[in-house]
Amino acid sequence: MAHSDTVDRILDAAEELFAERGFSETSLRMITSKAKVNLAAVNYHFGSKNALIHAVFARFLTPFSATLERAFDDLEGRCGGAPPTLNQTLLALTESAVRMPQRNERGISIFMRLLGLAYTQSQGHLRRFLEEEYSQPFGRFMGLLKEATPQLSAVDRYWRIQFMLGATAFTMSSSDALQGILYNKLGVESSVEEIALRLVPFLAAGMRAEDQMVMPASVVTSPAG
Amino acid sequence: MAHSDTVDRILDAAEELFAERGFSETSLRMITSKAKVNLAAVNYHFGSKNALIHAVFARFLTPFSATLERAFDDLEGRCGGAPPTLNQTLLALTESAVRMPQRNERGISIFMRLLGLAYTQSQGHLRRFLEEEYSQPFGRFMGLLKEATPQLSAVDRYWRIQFMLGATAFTMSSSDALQGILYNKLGVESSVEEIALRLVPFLAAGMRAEDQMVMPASVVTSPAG
DNA sequence: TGTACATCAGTGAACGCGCGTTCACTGATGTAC
DNA sequence: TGTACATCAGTGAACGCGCGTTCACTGATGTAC
Repeated sequence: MAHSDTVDRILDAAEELFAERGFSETSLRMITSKAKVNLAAVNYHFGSKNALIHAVFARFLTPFSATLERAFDDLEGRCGGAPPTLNQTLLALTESAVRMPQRNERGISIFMRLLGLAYTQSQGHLRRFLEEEYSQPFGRFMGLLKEATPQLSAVDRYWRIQFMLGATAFTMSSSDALQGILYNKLGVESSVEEIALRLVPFLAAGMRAEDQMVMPASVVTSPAG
Repeated sequence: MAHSDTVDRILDAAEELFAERGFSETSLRMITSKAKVNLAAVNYHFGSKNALIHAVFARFLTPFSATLERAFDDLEGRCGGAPPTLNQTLLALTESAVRMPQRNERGISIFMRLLGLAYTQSQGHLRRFLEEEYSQPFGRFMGLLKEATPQLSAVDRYWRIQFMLGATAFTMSSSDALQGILYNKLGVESSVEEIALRLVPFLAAGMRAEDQMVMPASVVTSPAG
């Protein structure tokens, strides 16, 4: 898979179309006609549609995970041995995402949307690919979260991390649509950067919530099974 | 579309397969063979695959929205004029979902998963259908949220509601997988009811977060475009 | 009570279509001697 | 410098397949007279 103009044009077109429509709703014919490239070129350069999906993710995730590792190194250096706080950890992640060098002004929105799709549309092969390739920075982020929330039980922490991932993945993967709705309703313009920074206090507060669950008797005593 | 055994069998099979695999990854041949029914029966009874998707949603959303309206009536009655609190509002929603009479023990998980898919896979026709049919209870829920969070600006409230919906839709739509991962990691069994009740304090704390956004200068001054 | 007709759930087979993939081929460039 | 061969990006056309949908048909039940 040596680099040629054709390879980049295919990756650019695929990235945009996947972000707009999802993976299975985007055909190779759409991609190659947008890229102004022969239909057979995808299989020639990448081997299969699934391999093209992996290549699209690798192109932005590989530099992103390097940026993120550096941000975590930097944060741990600044904290000098003490564990970084929850807000610091979340901000390091957010800033890394927002500051990633982008190919164009829509880059960050596409990047976020693809991450969201990876989580919600994951088709087995993609989940496996991402786990194999990027478990290192992901595991490090999880470790930092654990150190930043020592008051939580492992089970509480697990579920709250899922809630955080969900809020982020969902909002970011629909960010264009949600910005449009907000503009129609309130006439307010917004940016992906702004959404990302609004997420941080929301997520941090959720992680720190002290409320005990109120378990209504009806729920405890009447499981459906 | 008069009711016959065939109609119910198709709806049961479609509901389960949609929840497992999503809409476009589930073919009519899968549905009709699982339902032990002729392929042409779907188009005979429902008219099209899209109309079948609508019927699957209507079958559980119509009774759910009735239950929800009653729960809100009840809550407003108990509060006697004062606006219900955020926790009360979220609990009314959660309890309505959890207490919905289910066809079988997996019912609630399927119900949640379909709601999550409706949000994340929405294909235009489904979004339009849901907006037309169920805007009333949805709008009422939004109104209650507004009264319960008078301290938030309209823009803050808008984004935080999206974060809540995202955390809920995402977690619920992957609840089976997430419960499995938790069991493998920590040996802990869990239920959809429990997840739903863990969500409430997380979301309520996020909605109430007072932190101001920390806008790093680098982000404010270096938009990509 | 008997006959003719209408209605309707359900069926088997085929339709056309778009899909990812494959294959034989071209033409430009590089390399060996 | 010239010739023969190898490599490789790219192409045009076709492949087989599974998809949603359609259509002519069956057979049971209900209704009118």
